[in-house]
Amino acid sequence: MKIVFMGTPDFAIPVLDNLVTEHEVVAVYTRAPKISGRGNRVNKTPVHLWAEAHHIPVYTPKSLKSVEEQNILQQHQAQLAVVAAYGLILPQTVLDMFPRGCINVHASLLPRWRGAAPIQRAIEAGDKQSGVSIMQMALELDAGDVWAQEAVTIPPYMTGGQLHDALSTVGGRLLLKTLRQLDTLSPTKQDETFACYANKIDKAESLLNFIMPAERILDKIRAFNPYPAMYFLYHGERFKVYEAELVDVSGHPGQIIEGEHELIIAAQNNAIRITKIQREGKQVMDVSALLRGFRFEKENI
RNA sequence: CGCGGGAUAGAGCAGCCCGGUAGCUCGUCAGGCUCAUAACCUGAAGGUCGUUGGUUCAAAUCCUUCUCCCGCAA
Repeated sequence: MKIVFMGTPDFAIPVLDNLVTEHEVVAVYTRAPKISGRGNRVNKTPVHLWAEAHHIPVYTPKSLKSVEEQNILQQHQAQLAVVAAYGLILPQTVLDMFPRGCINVHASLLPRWRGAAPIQRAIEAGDKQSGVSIMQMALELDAGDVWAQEAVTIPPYMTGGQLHDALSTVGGRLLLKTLRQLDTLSPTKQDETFACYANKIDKAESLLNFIMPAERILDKIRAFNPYPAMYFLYHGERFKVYEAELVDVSGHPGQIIEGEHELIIAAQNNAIRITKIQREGKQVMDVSALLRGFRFEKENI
C-alpha cells in the first residue's frame, strides 16, 4: 500500500522500521528542524534523520491547514496516512484526503490517556498495565474508533524509558498486523466515560516535592526516568534522581535521614532510598559511588 | 559563537582562588586480629593530574590550543 508517514520522535522509529517492510512509504512528514540542544544548533527530528538515511522524501510543513500544503500532500497519491506522535493537528480535509483515511499509533489503551504524554502518565498514576492502540483518526484528539489494541504489563520497577521502548516495539508490530486485516476488521467506538487525558510534561513537575506519600514519589521518579528526571536541590546544586526505593522509616518530609553510607530522604510517610543519581556536570551513577567522595549532611531540603 | 559545570590511581571526590615532593573515602593485593556493627589493625601496588603551547627557579594550580563528558535554557 502507498502510505504517507507522519511522526517526529524516537517513538515513531520502530513503527517506521516495520512499516517499510510491507508497504511503500512514499513520503515522510515530520516537524521542521529547530534550534535545540547544547550550543543551540539546528537539529533534525529522529524521523527526519531516519527518512534521509532511507532515501525517502521528507516534508516539514509548519502546518497542514494551508491549501498549498494540502495539495502537495495529495500529490503523493497515498491510500493511507500513518501517524505516530507527529505533533501537528490534522484538519478534517487531511483526514478525508486518503481513501483509507489516517491511522494513528497511540501509546495507551484508549480511551485511557489520550493526549501528549500517555507513557509517563500511566506510570506516574501507578497503572499496572499500558498498551498500544491503533486508531482511525478523527478531528477530536485521540478519540477515533479503535482498530486494535495490545496490552503491555507494567512491572513494579519499569521506568518511563523502558515502557516507551516496549510500546514502540509493540506499536510497530501491531500496526502491521492491523493493516493486513484492515478489510476484515471493524473498528470499535471508544467509551467516552473512561476517557482521561495525559497532559504534557511540565519541567516544573520534575522538582521533587517530599510532601506526598513515598509511593507516589517513587512512581514519579520511575515515570520521569530518563526524561526529564526528577531532581532536588542540595546546597544550590541540582541532583537528578533516577532510581529509588521505599524505606520504612519516617521523618520530616524532605529531611535527609542518612547521607553518608546511603541516601535516605523522608517523605510524608515513610522515606525513599535513592540508589541512582546524577550530580550537575556528572554522569548518572550509583549513589554508593557518589558517596565515596561526597557526603550529604542531615539537613532538610 | 545561548548560559554554565567537569576531566586528578580501578570507582567517587578534595587540592586550584593564594604556584613549592600527589591527597581523602573506597576497591585491589599481602599479612595480622576477631563472639560483635557494611568489622578492625599493619603494609603494598597502582598517577606522564584529558591534550597543545606559554609564563616561572618551580605548574594539578596562572595564561593558551584542542578533544571528550555533563547540567540549564529553548
